[in-house]
Amino acid sequence: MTFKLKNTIMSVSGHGNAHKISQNGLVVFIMPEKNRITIYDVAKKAGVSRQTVSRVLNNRQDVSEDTRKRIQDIIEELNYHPNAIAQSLSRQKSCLFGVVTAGLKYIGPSRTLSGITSKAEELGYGLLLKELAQFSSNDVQSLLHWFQSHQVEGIIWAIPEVCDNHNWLDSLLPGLDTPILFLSISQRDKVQIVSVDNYQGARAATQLLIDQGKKHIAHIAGPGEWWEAQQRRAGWSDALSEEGFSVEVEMCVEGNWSSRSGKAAYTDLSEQYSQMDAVFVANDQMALGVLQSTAEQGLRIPDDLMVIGFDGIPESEFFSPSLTTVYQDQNMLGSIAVEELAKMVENDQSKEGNEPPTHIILQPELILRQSTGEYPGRI
Amino acid sequence: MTFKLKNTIMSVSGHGNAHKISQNGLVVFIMPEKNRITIYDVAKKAGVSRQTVSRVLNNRQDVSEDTRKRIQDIIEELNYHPNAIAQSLSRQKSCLFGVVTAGLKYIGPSRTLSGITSKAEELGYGLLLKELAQFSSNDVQSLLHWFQSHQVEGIIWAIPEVCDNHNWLDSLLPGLDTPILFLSISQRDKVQIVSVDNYQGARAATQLLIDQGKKHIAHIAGPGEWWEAQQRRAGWSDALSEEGFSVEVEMCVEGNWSSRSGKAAYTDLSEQYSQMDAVFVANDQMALGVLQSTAEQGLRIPDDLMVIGFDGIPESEFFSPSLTTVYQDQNMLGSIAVEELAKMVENDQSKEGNEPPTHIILQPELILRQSTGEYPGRI
DNA sequence: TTGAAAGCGCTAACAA
DNA sequence: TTGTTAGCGCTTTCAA
Repeated sequence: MTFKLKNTIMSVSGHGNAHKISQNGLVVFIMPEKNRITIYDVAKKAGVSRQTVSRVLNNRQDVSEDTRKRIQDIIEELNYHPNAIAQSLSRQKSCLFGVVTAGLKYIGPSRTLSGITSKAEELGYGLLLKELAQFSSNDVQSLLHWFQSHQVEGIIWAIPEVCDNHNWLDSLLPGLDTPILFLSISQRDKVQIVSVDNYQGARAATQLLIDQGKKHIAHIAGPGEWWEAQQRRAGWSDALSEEGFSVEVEMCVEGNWSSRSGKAAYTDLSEQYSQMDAVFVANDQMALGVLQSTAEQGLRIPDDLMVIGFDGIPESEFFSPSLTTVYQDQNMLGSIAVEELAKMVENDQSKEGNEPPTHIILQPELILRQSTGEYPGRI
Repeated sequence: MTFKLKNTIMSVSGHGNAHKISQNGLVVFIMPEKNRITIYDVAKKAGVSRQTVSRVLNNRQDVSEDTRKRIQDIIEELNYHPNAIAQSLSRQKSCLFGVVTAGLKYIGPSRTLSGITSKAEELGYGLLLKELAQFSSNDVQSLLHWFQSHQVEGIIWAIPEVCDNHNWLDSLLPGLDTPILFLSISQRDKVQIVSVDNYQGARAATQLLIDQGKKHIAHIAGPGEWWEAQQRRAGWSDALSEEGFSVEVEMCVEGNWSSRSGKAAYTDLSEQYSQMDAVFVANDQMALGVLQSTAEQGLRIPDDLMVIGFDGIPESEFFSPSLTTVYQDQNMLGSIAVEELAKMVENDQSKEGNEPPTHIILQPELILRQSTGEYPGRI
């Protein structure tokens, strides 16, 4: 039962989305495009004003129990659900966070995202997600504008620091009135950061190899442009130096985080640093490449070579041999990020004495397995 | 320079968010909470009406070049960006898709999500993301309502079919007026689905083992409640039967997708099915567990035991030995899902002869590596 | 080519 | 306790 009169339909009532009247006075009923019930429909059916319905929706106390009950029943009956878009516009508040990530196909970023989603759910925030195709975006500005135009209450920038891909911070941040929090980037003033202590993790790993009596400890690093890779390399280097070992260029080769690059890096190392008796690898995937290579050569691990990875992916326990690694809780990273951002939002609203930004640094944990000896466990 | 007069502030102009006047006539300036520029500010500054600005924003042709240029300059100057929330409300169109996922900490779901984000970006859709804590939600209804209230134009339900966690489809789908598309679930009427051919993938893997001359081909299955696990198991079972092998219960053990469970399953198998000379494992992680176990036992692969995995995670190439596996392109899965959903949305708007739902099935690809012999490559 | 008026669905402020 | 009015920031008629 749908009528259509070309160009002669005129709205007669601002609401009640099923009634229309044609210009010549003929009343026509048009079925609503989408039968979305509005607050007006509820009000009409209950014989009250939209305000009263709104009060019920928002659990206000200034509604008589009778009315409340009646309206609630009608809401139920009509299966009415308030339009969140309209609420956002009216309340000037969206209950949405924006999240920028990259490299979701890798295990790290997706674990972090998982921590973000669960904590956001817990705190009642929805999530608007953007994934960058590369780690550095050529158009940060329009991304920020997109989030702002969608009225997000806060932004989590979950992009690792690579080269100068965070340099926009200096120019763009001052003009940004939306709270924003960064993951896994280097210390900066006036910026809220949550990160993992890559440096200490790397130091602990290297120290373990030293303590195990190894004298020629190599490093397979992540890409030199990555801040996290730099930190891990520095941890390795400093631990060696402080124990009186000299650190030479041939003791370190860079990979690109992939197993293939790890394998290639190991091949290079075994040529250029043949005394090597241990290697600290900047992530577990690359360490897997090392293990494949040593298996092919028939090297015994840990006797001929000790290996330590970084990240603590679940699979590392089932490598052959099982891999000692520096575990970082990336899920927790995301979870804490949301908590902190929520605090920032609240602080921002009660405009008094804005708390200074903090830098939260999570400590990773060394997991001992076969690739460094016979004493599995955690330090 | 912020003044506050308790309860005496009254708005005098509907817009221009910095000017207010107190009831006693005293003019007071209040700094805007957030200095969001509105279309009104642009219009005022340009000396035109808001509509004209709106026309420029929407690239309408009925604006004189002069006016357009002037307004564009002012937009630039004021750094104005339209409020997407207000646009959504007014246009009754959000350009947003809702995505439901689960198990983001696993590599599969996050690869799919990555495919979704990139295609959505390409097609101009934003993404509202929800991750379920478990694979079956106790409250699908309110999740759908949440998406609807946020006016998403379509929904991607990227949750694997486990037990009867999609049974709500029958009761809830008829009342849902938002296009929705499902990933990786079994064939159903009136439902748009994109999935991978797990059955054929498993058949191909099993057939390869048969072709290699293996006579005792076991299976480590995924959890029996998972549809995908059932399909892979059926493919294994059917391939064997059709080649004249009998399929006995002791030839198959279930795991829970984790490496640990894979290792345990392999232990069980080697006890209860000692003739076993090959095993098809339902995912690569579990296969990794098998490889660790065989390494510990000193079994030679592929001579003593051939192993095939499923998924084709990047690491599988660097297992020891490298793992033959059934590769499924989960990124593509997500990407196609978005494409299809976008089509559904367009079809839905031009309300004529709604296309019937289709079921798109992607074919996986067998990748040959050391764990099944000496001939690496792809089939 | 432009502007006025009404409306998207809701809430806040006020009056009754 | 309830209703009225005016907004949130934008778009869509329609009239000028």
